[in-house]
Amino acid sequence: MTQATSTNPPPETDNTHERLLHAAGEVFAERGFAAATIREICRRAGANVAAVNYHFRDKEELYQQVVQRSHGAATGDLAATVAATEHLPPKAKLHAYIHSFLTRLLDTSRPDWQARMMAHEMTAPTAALDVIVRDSIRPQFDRLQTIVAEILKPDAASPPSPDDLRYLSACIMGQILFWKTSQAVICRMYPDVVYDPPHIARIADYLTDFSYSALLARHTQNAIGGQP
Amino acid sequence: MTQATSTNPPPETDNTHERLLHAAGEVFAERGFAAATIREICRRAGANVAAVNYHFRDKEELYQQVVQRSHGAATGDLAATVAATEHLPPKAKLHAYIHSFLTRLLDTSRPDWQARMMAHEMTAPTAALDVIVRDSIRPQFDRLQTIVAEILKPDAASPPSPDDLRYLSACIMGQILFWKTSQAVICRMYPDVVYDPPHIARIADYLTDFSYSALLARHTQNAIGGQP
DNA sequence: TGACTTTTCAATCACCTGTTTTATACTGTT
DNA sequence: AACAGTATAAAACAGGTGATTGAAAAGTCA
Repeated sequence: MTQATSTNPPPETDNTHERLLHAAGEVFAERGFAAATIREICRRAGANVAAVNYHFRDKEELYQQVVQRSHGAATGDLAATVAATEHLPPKAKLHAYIHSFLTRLLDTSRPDWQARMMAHEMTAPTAALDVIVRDSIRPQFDRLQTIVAEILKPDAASPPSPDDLRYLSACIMGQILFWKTSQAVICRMYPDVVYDPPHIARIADYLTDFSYSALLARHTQNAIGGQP
Repeated sequence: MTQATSTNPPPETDNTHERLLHAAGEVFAERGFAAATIREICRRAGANVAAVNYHFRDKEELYQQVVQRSHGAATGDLAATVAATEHLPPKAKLHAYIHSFLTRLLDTSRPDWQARMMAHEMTAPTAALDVIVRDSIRPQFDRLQTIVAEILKPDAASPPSPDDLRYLSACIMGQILFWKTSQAVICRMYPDVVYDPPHIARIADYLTDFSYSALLARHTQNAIGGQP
């Protein structure tokens, strides 16, 4: 590790516009919009302080563009995953979804602008959040609802209402996001927890079993009856 | 609603120290530590700008004290809930835990310093987070693990390992926190969602059924065998 | 070449930040 | 009455903020 702050191949391009976007992604992710300073962004980008106000109108505009850019990749990921898992049985589809999501969320070897900036957006939403929801979160959540609907499909007797689908999917989504949103707490409560691929896989297995069982129970419960 | 910003009985005490703590709680919750300004805190408290640096050493010290104070209440809530539900059957205990937690998290008529400040701590941890984890989060999570263990108890054949308890409890905790941590997104995706007591109760019902089914499935699965 | 546009840079602006200083009241004690 | 301790207030401080300026530099194309 020769470079501490950079998460990605450092762009040695002579394109200042590009270097600014990259540096801004890092700084905004680390500090949030308010605490990030134009001066630090320009310093990391090796540009003059005035560069941001020249290439982008102001700090706000730069932020918007960084957010939008960091989402193109995620959306592409979703499309690829959907295509690659369409032939799998429902439970495998759910597992693939969870594992892929968790990896994108937790894998420390990836640039995590999106996740960290979204965390900031969550506590202090800006106009960028509307774009994120439309282009990234909603498609992601819709995909999950599709998988849940497919798992519940055999139960033709009592098909899930749209509300059911939403709430059940929310239960699963919550379990996934938990490992990211509560990361700071988890690390303090259980210092032995590390987010390497094997452990991420283990979490994915737990979540899949837990959620799939809960979904299946909707059938057996209706068919057999409750339990003490 | 004559006062828009205040979430609690406005402290008209002549105790400046107290009024500062109250105002600081509001502002830190709204803006986070970095974006909050001493001037706004003092303005809301009706005090001079120098008051913070006189009564507390500096902004940091004020923040620490606000965090620590806002946690006494939460800890008390937990003890009361535990005592009040100790006689209930396991599923009811789980439901009470979830519903109480959700209410404290989402009910907008309550002061929500704790939840909002924790959200800020999550994205930008300070020394205060260690205190929060020790005094509030860990007891809360331990209580959940106790309930989960009780639900799994009948299954003497394959008792849950400590790891199992942790992961299963994490699944439930994630579902609960989701409704708070993703609040900004949920409101944008489903504008009809409102966090009034009836809806909170409905969410609690969903979560309880979902999680209880998943926990029960650990028995039946072991006893009967998997399903297609 | 020379005129033109695009990009970079240092200097500067007005503003806001947390903090300190100084001065002025208001206690309670001796 | 004189004193010490506490609390509040206004003003000022040093530093950092985003944004602007005008000129120099680099690039572009005739």
